[in-house]
Amino acid sequence: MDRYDAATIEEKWQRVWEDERAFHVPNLPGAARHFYQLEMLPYPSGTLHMGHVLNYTMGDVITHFRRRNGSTVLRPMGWDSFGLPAENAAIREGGHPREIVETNIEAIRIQIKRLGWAIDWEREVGAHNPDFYRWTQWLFLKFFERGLAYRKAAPVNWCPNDQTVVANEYVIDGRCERCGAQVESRNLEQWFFKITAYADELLRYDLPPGGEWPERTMAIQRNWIGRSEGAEILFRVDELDLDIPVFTTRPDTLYGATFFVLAPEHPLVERIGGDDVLAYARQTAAKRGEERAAEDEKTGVFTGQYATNPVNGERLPIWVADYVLMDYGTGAIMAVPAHDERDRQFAETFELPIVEVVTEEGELVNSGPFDGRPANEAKAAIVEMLREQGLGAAAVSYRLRDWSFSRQRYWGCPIPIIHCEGCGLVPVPEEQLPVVLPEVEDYRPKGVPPLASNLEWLNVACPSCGGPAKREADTMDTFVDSSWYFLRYVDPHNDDAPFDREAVDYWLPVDQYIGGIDHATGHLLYSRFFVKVMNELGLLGFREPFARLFHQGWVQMGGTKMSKSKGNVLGPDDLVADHGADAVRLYILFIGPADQDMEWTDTGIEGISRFVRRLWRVVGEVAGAPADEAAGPLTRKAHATIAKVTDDVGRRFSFNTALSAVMELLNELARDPAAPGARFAAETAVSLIQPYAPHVAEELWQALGHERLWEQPWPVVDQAMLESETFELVIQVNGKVRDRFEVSAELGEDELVARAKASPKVQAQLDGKQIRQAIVVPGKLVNLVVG
RNA sequence: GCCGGGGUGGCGAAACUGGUCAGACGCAGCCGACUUAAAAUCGGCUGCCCCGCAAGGGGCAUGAGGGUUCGAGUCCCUCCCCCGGCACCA
Repeated sequence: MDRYDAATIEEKWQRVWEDERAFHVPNLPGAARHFYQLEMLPYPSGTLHMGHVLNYTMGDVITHFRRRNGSTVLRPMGWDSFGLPAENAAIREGGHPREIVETNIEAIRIQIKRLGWAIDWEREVGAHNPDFYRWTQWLFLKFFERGLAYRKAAPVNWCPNDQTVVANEYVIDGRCERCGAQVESRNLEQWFFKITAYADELLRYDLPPGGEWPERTMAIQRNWIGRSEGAEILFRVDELDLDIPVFTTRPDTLYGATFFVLAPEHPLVERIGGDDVLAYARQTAAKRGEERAAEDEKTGVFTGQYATNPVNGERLPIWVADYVLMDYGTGAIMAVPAHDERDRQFAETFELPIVEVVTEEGELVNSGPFDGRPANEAKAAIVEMLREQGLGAAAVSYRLRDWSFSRQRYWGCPIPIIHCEGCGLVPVPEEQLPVVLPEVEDYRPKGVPPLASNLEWLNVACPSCGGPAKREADTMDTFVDSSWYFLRYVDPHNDDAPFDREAVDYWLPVDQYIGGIDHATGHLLYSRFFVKVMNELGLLGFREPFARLFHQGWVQMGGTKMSKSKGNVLGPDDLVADHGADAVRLYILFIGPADQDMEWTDTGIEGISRFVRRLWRVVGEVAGAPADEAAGPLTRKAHATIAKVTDDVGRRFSFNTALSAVMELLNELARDPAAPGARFAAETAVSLIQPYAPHVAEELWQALGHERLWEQPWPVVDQAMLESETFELVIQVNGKVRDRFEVSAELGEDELVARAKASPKVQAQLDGKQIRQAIVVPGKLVNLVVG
């Protein structure tokens, strides 16, 4: 055979697959078994790096594996092309975001095709295309009708660099996830999705049979949602004829409340406090949350007013203090310094009384009729007592906030709303969709929405009264686009609806989703929320978008995560040119377990290149020899490898060990390429490596006299070949291996023990001692217990 | 502090339900073959310590310490360290 030439082989087969539309599937194929394989779509803000290569190669292996195991596989690709990453890239490079994005898409498409991934290109979608965002707008209107998209003034995160609001989910350690600038808190009127209404729903995972999410992802979402059970209790301020509600998780400590605290932002501060209190509250409220938390000493002022403890009538002084937050619970607390660390600190600073009400044994004291009762039991009893008096009730509080999704930026999906002075917020009529993103003179961020600068676009007649009105000029967060893109893939050219329900119910939930864990509290939560709402709208028949989820690890270089700022971002282009796409694909999956961070090394890929050339040479040699049908040890090894690879790829997602197994098979074949069973071993190695290295596999398959490996059924294990007539019996004495030898698989337990005892090495160990017990593990070992 | 995930050779890692002297496969390293030479390729060695000229033999090793078991990297308890999420959240 000729020398191995990756570029020629790879180009040849890529052309065949493209000409044949090899990986295209119909919307409703009517196949008995089908599989939706999806990886998170890329932002076209640059080109692909090795993290993408890992992600999509993994998806590719699963795609080929499932196809060859008899499933019709949907495996699409698209572009998360709206939003800040693309827009910022455009600002950096100069030019219109659309041009930059489309140039990048073209470059990425070339990279993808060069890597030979099995994608149905007829389903390509891009968030910035009007025929996609028309339906993003349509979905927004459905949410709006249901009150699930609404406007309110609220403290939101403002990124001073990107000049826009940023969602809580994408503020990391107080910084904008996109640009790293410290975000500010601003009270602005913004659009929100009412994701909090689904907090409990989102804590449940209604996965279909076989569905599974990583524990750590569910834990992150759980922490983010932050559900706590407790009670809401009313505290009366007689002098002002007020009842102030308080949320607590510890109603059992109610008798230990010695003071009462309002958050500085609490609306009642104005009514309760004097000028000095108001001044303190204003000053404190102006500080950012983190700044406030970072201060060691708690600060506060007494208002001069008292609230009544509903269980014992005690008058509790009302304070305003920085450690109570307005945006959790009710913004007011009962302070129990004996049983709350923060309240204790505050009480010590301001010399307020501390009353213990729960003993170390967990029994109530100083608690009137509840003395002596276990705390967890008293919790319910006290809430019940308050409920009867109309002074409290069981309540649940969440950490999750509504999703703010309006952005004061250009490059996003326009929000199809018209502001009319008379009619208020008027939806753009469905038949007028899409509201096309208008051209503007200058799209750079200035803190006011750039769309507002195009007056011709902005000023419209109100669809309701016909009077003068203005369009909404904010655009949508790009995470709105990615909350439903996986549904559009199923029916991407539909002009009458976002998708056909039958097609969506056929393919979804996505069988296998692959992407970074960094989206655990963002995209992955938003998508679940969207699907639940769409289910209630009757648009689809399931409650969870993704049945199985897998997070790839980070590809690192020099011990650190690749990032643009560190200048260690490695792309596939040079590597593909030097080693071929197959070698790059093989190596990225061979470095280590795919869900673990991995260190890229140049010597590593050279090792894999050696393996590919060795495969080429050895299989070529076998292909050149006359075919033999004889079976031998190689046949047995080949079947063992089929079993191992099938399990590793299909069940365990252990791509590195599956590849090791094929290497072992090749090593054994290389030792004697003329041995009985060599041809079967060669065919098996090629067939099993095909999902990883489809080009060289296809070429070798042809050399072996066959055709169209990508359509061939996955190899089947002959169980009989795995069973052996003999096995190596291990003999242990007190758990330590002392001897081993081949024995017949037919032998009974007594006979195995007898052979063990007869071993001279065992005899030497016995040294006259008694054999007290013999443990036999059939087919494996005998352990003699002596003493 | 609470919640989750981890800790195995020089390196990336195997060992899947407790059972084959723990370390497959690969990288790096060392020795050798082929070659005028190099590359490529092929063969061998490669956890640590001790005894032995050698063949071989013995002991110790999976973050630390206990425990369960005939047998523990794997199960249980305590602790240490690393990574991630939440955090004045009442």
